Amino acid sequence: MTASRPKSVFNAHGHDHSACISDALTRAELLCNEQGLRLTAIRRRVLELIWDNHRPTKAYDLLHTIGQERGNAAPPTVYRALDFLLDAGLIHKIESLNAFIGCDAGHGQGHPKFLICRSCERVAEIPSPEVDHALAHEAKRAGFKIDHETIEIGGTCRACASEA
Amino acid sequence: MTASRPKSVFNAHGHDHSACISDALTRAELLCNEQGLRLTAIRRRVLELIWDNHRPTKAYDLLHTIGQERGNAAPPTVYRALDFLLDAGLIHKIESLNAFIGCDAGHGQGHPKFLICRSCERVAEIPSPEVDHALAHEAKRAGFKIDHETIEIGGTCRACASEA
DNA sequence: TTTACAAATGTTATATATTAACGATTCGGC
DNA sequence: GCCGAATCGTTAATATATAACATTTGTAAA
Repeated sequence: MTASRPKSVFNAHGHDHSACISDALTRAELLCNEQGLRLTAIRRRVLELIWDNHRPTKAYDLLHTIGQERGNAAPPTVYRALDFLLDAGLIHKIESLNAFIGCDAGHGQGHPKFLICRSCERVAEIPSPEVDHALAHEAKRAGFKIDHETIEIGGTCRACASEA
Repeated sequence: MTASRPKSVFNAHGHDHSACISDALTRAELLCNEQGLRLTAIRRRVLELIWDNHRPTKAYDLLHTIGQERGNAAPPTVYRALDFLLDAGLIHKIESLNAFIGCDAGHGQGHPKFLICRSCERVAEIPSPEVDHALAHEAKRAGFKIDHETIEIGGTCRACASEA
C-alpha cells in the first residue's frame, strides 16, 4: 500500500511498480490462507509474472519463461496454475486477447470491466455500478439470468492520446 | 421482413428461420453493392452457414462443411471469409466462445451487446442505450477514447429457465 | 483487347491455445 | 509412518489462428 501507486495504470510512468507486485502477492497469500488454498511455487511465480507489468500476459509467454527457469514446463504446467488463479479470483482472463491480467479488485462488488488501450497495451480494471445496473435492467427486461459478464472496452487511453 | 420473425431468438420455436437467412443474405448483398465490396461465392456461403441457426458458429465447423462441399478448404479459406464479413459488419465474433454470429443490426446505433444462454446456446444481440451511456460516461471520466466494445453476458434465457 | 495491377483464392507450413490421460510425487490429516 | 487427495511431470492430441508464397481471377486503364 504505497503512496506511489498510480490512480490509473494508464498514468503509470515511473510509479513504484514493485509495490504493485508485492501488494498483489501479499494479497494472494492472505486470500489463500483464509480459504485454505495452496499458493505453491509455480502458482506464485505465475502470478508474479502476470503482475510483472500492467499488460495482459499470454499463456505461452509464461510457458517460455517458466520453461527457461525450471528447465522444463509443458502447457499443463501453466494452464493448471492459471486455472487455479482464475478460480481463486486472483487473475482475470481477457477474452478478446486470450491473455491474463492480475485482479486488482478494482471491480469492487460488481462484475469486472476492463479498459484496454491498444496503443500502450495497458489494461485498467474499472468499477461501474452504473453499467452493472444498466445490464441488470436489460437482463431483467429479457427474463435473462446473468451468470457471467465479459466487458472489455478497447480504445486509446488519455496518456497515449496526448502523446499522439 | 417476415411477420413470423421472432421478437427474441430465445423464443424462436418454430419461427420461419428461412426468412432470417434470406433477409440476412439480401441485406449483405445490398450493403456490398452500396460499398463496392465483393460478396464472392465463398463469402456468401460462409455467411449463409453462420445464419443457419441462432447459435454461434465455430471456424472449424465452417471449415469442415466448406471442405466437404468444395472438396478442398484450408483454414485461410475460412478465416479470410470471416475477416471480410467482420470488416463489413455482417457478422460479429463472440470472443468468449471463439465463434461467430450473424449481425442482425439489433444493436441499433450503439456497440453490439450479446446475451448468451449457456443452456440452449442461443445468442441474442440487444440494444441498450442505457449501457452505452454508462460506458461512455466511465470512459469520459478516465479520458479513454472507445474504439470497440466486447460485451458478452452469459447466463440462462427465460425459455430455458422455465423448462428447468 | 490486351496488358497490367489489385484482389481473391489455393496451398503448405507453422504458431498459438487448450485439454485429455495417466503416472509419479508430495502434502496434510489420521 | 500410512493413506487419500492434491499437485505436478509427461506425452499426446485437439482446437484456434496466422504467415508466406504461388496461382488465379476480376477490373480498369492503355
